[in-house]
Amino acid sequence: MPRNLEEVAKLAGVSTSTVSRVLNNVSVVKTSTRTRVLKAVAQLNYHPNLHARTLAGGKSRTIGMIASNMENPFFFDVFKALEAHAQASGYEVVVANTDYDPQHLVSSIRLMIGRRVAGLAVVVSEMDQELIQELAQSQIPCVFYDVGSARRNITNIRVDYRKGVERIVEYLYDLGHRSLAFIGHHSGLGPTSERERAFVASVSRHGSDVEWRTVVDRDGLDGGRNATRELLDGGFQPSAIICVNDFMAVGVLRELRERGLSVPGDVSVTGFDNIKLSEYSAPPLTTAHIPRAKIGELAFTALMQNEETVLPAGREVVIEPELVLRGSTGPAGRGAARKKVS
Amino acid sequence: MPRNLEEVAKLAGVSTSTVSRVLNNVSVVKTSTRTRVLKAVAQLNYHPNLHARTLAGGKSRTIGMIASNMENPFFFDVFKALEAHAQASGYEVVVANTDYDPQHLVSSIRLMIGRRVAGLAVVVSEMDQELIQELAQSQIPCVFYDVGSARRNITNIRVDYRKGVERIVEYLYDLGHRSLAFIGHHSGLGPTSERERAFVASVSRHGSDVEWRTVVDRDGLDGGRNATRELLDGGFQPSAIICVNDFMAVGVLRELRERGLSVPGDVSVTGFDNIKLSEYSAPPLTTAHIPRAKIGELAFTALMQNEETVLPAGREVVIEPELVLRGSTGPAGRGAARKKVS
DNA sequence: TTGAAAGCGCTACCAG
DNA sequence: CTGGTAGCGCTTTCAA
Repeated sequence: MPRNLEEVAKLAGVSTSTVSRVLNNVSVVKTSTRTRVLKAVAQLNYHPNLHARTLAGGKSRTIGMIASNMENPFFFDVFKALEAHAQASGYEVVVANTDYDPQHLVSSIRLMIGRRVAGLAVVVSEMDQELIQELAQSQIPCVFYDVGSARRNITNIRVDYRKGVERIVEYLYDLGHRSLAFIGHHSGLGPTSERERAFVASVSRHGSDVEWRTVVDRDGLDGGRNATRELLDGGFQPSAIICVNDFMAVGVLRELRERGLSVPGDVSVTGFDNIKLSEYSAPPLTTAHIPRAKIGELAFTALMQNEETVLPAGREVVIEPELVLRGSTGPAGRGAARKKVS
Repeated sequence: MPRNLEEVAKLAGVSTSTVSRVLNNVSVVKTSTRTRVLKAVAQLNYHPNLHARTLAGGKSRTIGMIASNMENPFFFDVFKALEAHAQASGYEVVVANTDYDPQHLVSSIRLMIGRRVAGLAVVVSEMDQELIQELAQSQIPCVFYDVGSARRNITNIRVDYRKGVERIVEYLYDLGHRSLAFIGHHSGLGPTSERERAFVASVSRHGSDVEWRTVVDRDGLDGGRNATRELLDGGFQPSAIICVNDFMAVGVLRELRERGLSVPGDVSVTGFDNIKLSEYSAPPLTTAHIPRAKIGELAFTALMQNEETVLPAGREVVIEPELVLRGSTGPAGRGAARKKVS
C-alpha cells in the first residue's frame, strides 16, 4: 500500500508542495502546518519514493562502487572507507561485484549509469578501452583504481606495484632466496596482471642467478591453496613464495602446513595489501601495506570535486606500498635442504 | 549529457514508444526499425534512466538485503547465494550494512522502502517490534533471518542455535572440559544474544559441575582477540572457549598462540558457522555448520513466492546446525595442568 | 507561507 | 507494427 505525497497532503489538509517542503526542510514552513504534515506522514507510514525523487530532482544522492571481489577484504576495506565518507556527506553507496568477469563488469557499469549515480568508483584490475570510453561519455564523475589513465571526468588512483613487488623480491634476495615462485590470480582480461609482470621484471634483473615460476588461480583462500599444489606438484621447489595478495597467501600457508613444510623454516611466504587477516594468520604475513582506508577516502573526495567543478582535468594519484616484515619470511637455505616435499 | 528516449526516437525517426519497445523486447517491432533504433541508441551512447523506468513501470527489479556485518564472511556468503539466485531471475540486489547499530538499521530499512524494493532480506541479530511493524505495513515481501516471527508478508528463517550450542557444550563436556568460556559479540540491542543465552542454559544444566564465564566484544578478528585477553587477564582459566562464530574464533586463536598456549593442547576452541576461513586457520576450527548458501536461496525463493501470491500467510523455516569436528578441540586436562598463563 | 502546474524519463494503454 | 498520450510520485518555478 505505497502511499504518496498526495495522500499525505490530503490528510494534512495542505498541498503536495507543502508536504514536499517539510520533508526536505526547505523554505520556511509554518510550524503548525509542519507538525500537521509530520503527523500525517507518521500516521500513514509514508515513505517517499526515491525513484520519483531522483527523477524529479534531477540529481542522485548515491554513488556507486564496482569491485572485482568483495570477498577479498582488500576491496571491502576500500568500500568501508568510501561508504563512511559518503554517508558523512549524505550519500549512500551501492556496490557491484564483478568476480573478475569482464561481462559482469560491463553490465555493472551499465547499471550504474542507468542509476545516474552521482559518482562511480571502479576498483577492478582490468578494463578495456571501449568501456572506459563509454563511461567517460556518460559524464559521470569517476575514479579508477589501478586501471586506465586520467582524463575528462576521470581521476586515477594507482599503486606502484612495480616498486612494491621489487621491494619484496629484493628483500627476499638479500635473505638468500634464489628460487622464487609468484602466485597470482586471473585478472579477467589477459592472462598476466601488472603485479605478475612486475614480478617477472624484478626477478629477470638477476639473470640466471635466480630461478622462478609463476602460477595463477582464482583469487581467494582456495585459489592460493590450489596454486600451491600446482606449484609443488609440478616439481618446482621454491624457497620463497610471493603472493599477489594476502588473501591468497593465507591459502598458501594452509597447503604448506598440511604438507609438513614449515614457514618460514622451509619456505618463506609474502602477501600484499596488509589486510587485517595477515596479522592473524600463523605465522603472520610479511606483506606490502596498501592504505585501503586512504584509497576509499581519496576516491570519495575525488568524486566530489569532480562533481562540483565542471569537468576539471583528470588527476592521478600514485601510492607507494610499504614493506611490512612479519614472521612468514626468513633466511633461505636451511629448511629447504633439511626437508623434501613428499 | 544524459540522453533520453526522445533524443533516441528523434534520431531514429520513430516514436518514443517504439524505442521503448525495442529496448524491452516487447511486442514485435519490424526488424528494420529495430536495427535503426539500436543504431541510434549506440550512437548516442544512450542508457535508459532506471528511476524513470521503475517509476513508470510501477515495479522494481531490485531486492534488498540488510546485514549486521558484511565483513564477517557469514553474511557475505548468504549475500552471494541470494545474489546468484536473484541475478538468475533478472533481479539485482543491493545490500546495506548496519554494523550492529540499531539506528543504522532503521535508516537502512527506510532506504529500502524508499527504493520500493521488490523484496527485502533482513539478516540481523536483533530488531525491535516497532520496526518490524513498519516493515510489515510497507507491504514489501520480507524474509527475516533469526529475528521476529512470521506474519503477513514476512517469512522467517531461523537457526536452532539452542541445539547447536548444546551439541558443542556436550561434545566438550564429554571430552572432559569442566571450565568453559563463551565469547560473543554485542547484538546492538540488549546485552545478551540468543546464542549466549543458549550457552548459559546449556552449561547451567550441569549445575556446579562446570564453571563458566561469558565475555563479549565487537564481532570480528580484533573482537575475538580482545575478548580472549579480557578473559585470561581476568584470571579465568577455561579449558575450552566457545565462540559465537568462526570469525571471532580466529581472533581467539591468535591471542592464544601469542600467549604460548597451544590449541587444543592447552585450550580447546570452537567456532560457529563453518565459514571457509575456519578450514584455513591453524588449527582448523571445530564448529557448527550453518548452510549459508541454502539460507540465501531460501530467502530468495521466499521473497518470490511472497511476491506472486498475494499476501500468503508467513512461513517459518528452521535450520539445524551440524557439528563439524576439526583440530581445534581435544581432551581436557593435560595442557591446562602443564602450563600457566603468564 | 502556501498552492497550482509544469515537467523529470519512461511505460502502458488505446488507436490506427 | 507504430504513434499519441496519460500518468508514475516527486521537485520546482511562478503566483498569490
